Order: sequence, then C-alpha cells, then structure tokens
Amino acid sequence: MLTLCRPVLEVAPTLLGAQLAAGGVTVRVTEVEAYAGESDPGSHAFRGRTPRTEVMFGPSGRAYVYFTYGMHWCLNVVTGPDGEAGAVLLRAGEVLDGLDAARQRRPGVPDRDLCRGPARLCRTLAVTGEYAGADLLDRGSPLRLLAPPTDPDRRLVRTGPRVGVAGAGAEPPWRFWLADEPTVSVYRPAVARRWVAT
DNA sequence: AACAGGATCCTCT
DNA sequence: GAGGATCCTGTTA
Repeated sequence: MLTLCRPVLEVAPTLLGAQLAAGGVTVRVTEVEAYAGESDPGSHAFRGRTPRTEVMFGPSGRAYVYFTYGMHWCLNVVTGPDGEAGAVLLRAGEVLDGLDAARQRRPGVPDRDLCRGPARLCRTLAVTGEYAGADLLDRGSPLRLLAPPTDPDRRLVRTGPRVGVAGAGAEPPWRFWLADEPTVSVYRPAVARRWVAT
C-alpha cells in the first residue's frame, strides 16, 4: 500500500519498484527524485503557488506534469498533506508490459533506454499535460501508480544528488535509485549558471 | 507585451 | 564533450 501523505523524503524511496501504467504501457519505477516545497530552492514550488505549481500544494497522489526545454514533459507524484507542497519526480523505469507500444513510440531506441530519463519515460508512456492533476491512485484513472508487489529491499536502494538541479545542495540526498539497474538515467551535474556582468 | 531561462534529450565531433 | 532544438512559465515593464 502506498502512503503518499508523508514527508517527500520518506515517500520517495518507497516508490522504487512501484508500477506506473499509462498509454498501454506499464513500467517498474527504478529511479526517483524528491522535491520539497517552499523550503527547497530546487523545487518549482519554492516561490509559492502559481497556476502551474498549484497541484503540488494539493492532496497527495495526484500528478504534477510540467513542460520544459520546448519539447519535454516530466511526471511527478504529489506527496505530503493537503496545503503543503511536495513531489517526487519519476526519472526512470523498466518496461514490464506493453513493450510493443513502447517501442512503437520510440523507434530505434534500445529497450533499456525506453524510460531512461524523466522526459523519455513520459514520451514512452505518452504522458503529456493532459494528465496534469490526474489521481494516480484512482482505479480507472488513465494514469495509475500501483504499489510495489513487495517493499523495495533497503539494501538495494542507492542515494545521491539530484540531476541538473543547481538551486539546492547535495544534502540531504534527494535522489534514489535501485542498484544494478541498467535503466537508471545518467547523472549530469547542473549546468553552471552563466555569469551576467552588471 | 516582451523576455530570459529551464527538474532534457539528441546529434555531432 | 559541446551545442542546438523549441515553447511554456513566471517575471518584469
């Protein structure tokens, strides 16, 4: 049973091994990142509520979907109590079911790369802004999150800094992944901010 | 109304 | 390893 209404750093590792189903494809989540709310400079919710981030302040279990770099969608699971922002970015997964549909959406891509990265995962599952706000725990939702068959083995959980996030430091470790998983995305440090002379 | 930047990915070298 | 694609979002004027 998934309990999402808790602090995001507690919830994040419990999502490893969970199953995400959308667009006729089911994946096993292998990598996630936690984003706290207004206290977290790396979070979109850092500067408070906006139309885009509103869902993050709502009840847990809903989908926060955002668009970036002109062509990419990324999917988060909202966590924490109503009124408090928090979300877990789903960064990578292993396709368990619907492999034909997945391959069809990503021609020429090796199976291990189908969901290796947050935007790739969304593309393979055909997740877009239309899913924003969807209740991930509701049966009948087009976008569903199912608890792991068994709780993830703590010994297999690895932690590290978030990918591409400059705003927050490396502590606490916000990123969680499963050891020895070839589908885990490649680490990239945040790009150095261009210095603007004044 | 205009602008700068981005929780990325792909291609090319 | 470097650079471009491409457009939504929040901020500023």
